[in-house]
Amino acid sequence: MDKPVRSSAPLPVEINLTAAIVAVADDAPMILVAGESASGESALPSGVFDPLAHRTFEIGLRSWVQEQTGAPLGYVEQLYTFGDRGRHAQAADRDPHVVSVGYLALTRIGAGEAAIDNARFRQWYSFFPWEDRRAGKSPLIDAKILPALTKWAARDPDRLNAYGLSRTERVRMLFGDEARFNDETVLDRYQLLYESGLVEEARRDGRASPLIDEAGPLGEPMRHDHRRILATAMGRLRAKMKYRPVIFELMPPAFTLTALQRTAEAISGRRLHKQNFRRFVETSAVVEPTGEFSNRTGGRPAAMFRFRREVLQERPAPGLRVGVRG
Amino acid sequence: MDKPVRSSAPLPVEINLTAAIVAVADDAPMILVAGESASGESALPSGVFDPLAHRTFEIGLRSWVQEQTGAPLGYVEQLYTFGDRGRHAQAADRDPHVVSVGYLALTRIGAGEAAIDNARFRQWYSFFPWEDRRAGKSPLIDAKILPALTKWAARDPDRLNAYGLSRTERVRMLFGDEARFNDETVLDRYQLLYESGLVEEARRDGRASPLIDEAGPLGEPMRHDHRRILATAMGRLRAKMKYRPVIFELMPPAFTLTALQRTAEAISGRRLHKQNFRRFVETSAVVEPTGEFSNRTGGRPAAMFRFRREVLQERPAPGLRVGVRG
DNA sequence: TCAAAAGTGTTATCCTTACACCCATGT
DNA sequence: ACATGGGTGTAAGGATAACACTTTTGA
Repeated sequence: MDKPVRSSAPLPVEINLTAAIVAVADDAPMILVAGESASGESALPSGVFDPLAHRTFEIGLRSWVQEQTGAPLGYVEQLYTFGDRGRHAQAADRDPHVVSVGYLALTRIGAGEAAIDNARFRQWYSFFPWEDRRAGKSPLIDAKILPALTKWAARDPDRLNAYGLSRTERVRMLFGDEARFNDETVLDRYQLLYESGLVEEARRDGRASPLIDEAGPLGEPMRHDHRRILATAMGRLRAKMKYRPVIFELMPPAFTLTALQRTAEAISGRRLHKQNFRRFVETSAVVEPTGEFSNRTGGRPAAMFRFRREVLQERPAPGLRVGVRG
Repeated sequence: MDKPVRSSAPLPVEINLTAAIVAVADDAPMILVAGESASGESALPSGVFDPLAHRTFEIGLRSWVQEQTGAPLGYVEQLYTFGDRGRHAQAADRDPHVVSVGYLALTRIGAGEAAIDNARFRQWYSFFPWEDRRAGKSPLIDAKILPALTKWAARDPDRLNAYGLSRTERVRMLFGDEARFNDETVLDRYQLLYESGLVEEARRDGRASPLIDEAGPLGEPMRHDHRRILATAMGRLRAKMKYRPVIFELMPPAFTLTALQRTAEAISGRRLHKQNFRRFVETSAVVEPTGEFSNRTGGRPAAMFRFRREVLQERPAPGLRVGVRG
C-alpha cells in the first residue's frame, strides 16, 4: 500500500507557496500584497517551490520573500495545502495542476516602510470588513450581510451541511448576536459568504448569487483563492496568540502595555478590558519593565516593557488570553 | 510577484497522501498500518494523488483508503504538508521530488475487525510508548530516555534552538516532571528524540547517536517519516478533542459514560477524574441518555448515552475538557 | 455476602469579570 | 487647571478540583 497507486511517470504537479505576511502599524493589522494585477485585484505574494534550490518549503519561502519583497520574516508557520482542481480556474485543463501551500508569516514594519519593492502593506480589514468589531458589530453585517444570508437560508432551510447544521443555524452562529462572536472562525464566515454566492470570488467560479448585486461588494476580493488563505491566516493568528507569545513578533523590542493591548485588539478585532488585560499580562509574567518611560503617549508617561523570553520554559501556554471584552 | 519565479516546465513533483487512520478498541487507540515492508517496518497507508481522477485531496484520500483497506472514514482533517528533500532518503537524487500531505482520519472498529484487507490496526502506543501515562509516567522515561537525553544535553549545554531554549530546558519541559506534562506536544517529544539521535529513523538519516545503542530502541520505528506524521496526528487529536466533539466519531452510537471516559483517557494518555468528567459531560450537554442500560459492565448496569448533535449549534466549543487528573 | 462498577453531594479554592478611582505628565 | 492617557484595589460570581460515600447488579 505504500506503493503508488498509479505507477506511471510523475504527474505534472506544481507546488506553489503563498504567504500571508502580517505586520501591525498604527493599531491596524496589515497584510503584504503583491502589485495589483490587470484585473485590479490584489494578490498575496506567491512563488513556485523549486526542490532543487531549496531543501524545505520554509527555506524556499524565506528565500524568495526576502529576494522579491525585501521583507525580513520572523515567525513562519504552515497553514494549509489547497489542492482543489479549478483553483486557477481559467487554466485548469491544459496547464499543470497547481497545489498551493499557504503560510502565515509575521514581520515588523519600520516607520514609513509600508511599501517595499514590488509589494505593499494593506489593512487586512479592507478584505474582511466584517471581522473588525472593535467599534461594535460592523454596520455592514446588519445592513447587507444578514438580510442577504437570511434570504439565502430561506431558499433551502432544510439542507444540512457536513456537520448536520442547517443554513439558518450557520448564519446565526457565524453572524448572529454579538455576545457569542467567535473571533477565530474567520474562515467559516468567509466560506459561508462564498457558498451563498455573496463574494466576488464566487462569481468568478460560477457560483454567484443574484443577491450579490443587491448587497454590493463585501470586502475587496483577491486573486485566485488568496482571500481564503488570508482568512485561514487571520483565524490561525487569532487562535495562536492566545496560547503562544507570537504577538511579540509584531511588536518593537520595547513597548507600552497600551500598545500591546492595541495590537492584541487589532488582531482579534475586539476591544479588551484594560485592567484585566494588564492583570493578565502581569500575572503571566510574559513581559518585564525595561525601566524606561515613553512620554509620547499624550498623557502620563507610560512604562516600557519587553518580552520575557524565559516564559517559554516556565509556562506551558504563554499567550494573551483574549477573552475579556472592554 | 504572482508570476512563477521559474518560468520553466513543471517540476517533477509528486503528491503523496499519507493517512493516520485512528480507531479505538478496548481502551487502546489503534492506528491502521500497511502490511510490513521487507525491512520489517510498519508504514501508514499512503498513495499518490491523481488530480485527473479526483477533484480534491480529501476525495482522493477517501477513495483510495476505501478501495485499498475497506475502512470507511468518518472525520477527516488535513495535518501538515512535508516537503523536505531526503524524505525518501534513498531516492532523493534521481527520482521525482515527493511532497507528502498528511491526514488524520477517524473511524470505528467493529468487533473482530482489527485486520482489514491489506492493512491492520496496531496500538499507537507501540510506536510511542512514552506517550501512555495512564499508569503513571512510563518507566521507559526514567530508565532510558532521561539518562540518554541528559548526556546529550550535557554535550552542548549552551546551544539554543529557534525559540531560544537550551537543550536542558527542552528536555525538562518535554520529559520532565509529571505535573506539567502536556499531552499535546507529542511531535515536540518525538522531534527531540530524533534530533538527539535516539530513534531508529535518525540512524537511517545519518543522525544516529552512540547513545541509541546504550538506550536500545525507543518505540517501534516506521518507514520514511511516518512516525512523524503519526506524532502530528496524535497531538492534533489530543488537542482537538478538547474543543470539538470529535471523540464521538470513535464511539459506537450508544455508550456508557465510563466507556466515553476510557476512550478520552486512551487518546490523551492520562487518567481522568471520574466525578469531574461526569459533571462536565452532564453540564456541557454533549450527550443524552438513550434510556437503555448495559449490564455487561461487571457491576451495576450503566446507563447508555448518545451524542447530542444539537450541541454543535448551541455551544461554541463543545469538547471534552481533559484537564482533570484521576 | 462480597466484589465490581455505577452513580451522587458538598466544599474549598482559584480564576474571571466587573466595578471606580487615583496618578503623572503636557499644554 | 484641565485634558489625556497611565496605572491600581477590591469584591462578586462562577468554574474547577478535590474530597468520600451510596447504589445496584452478577457471581
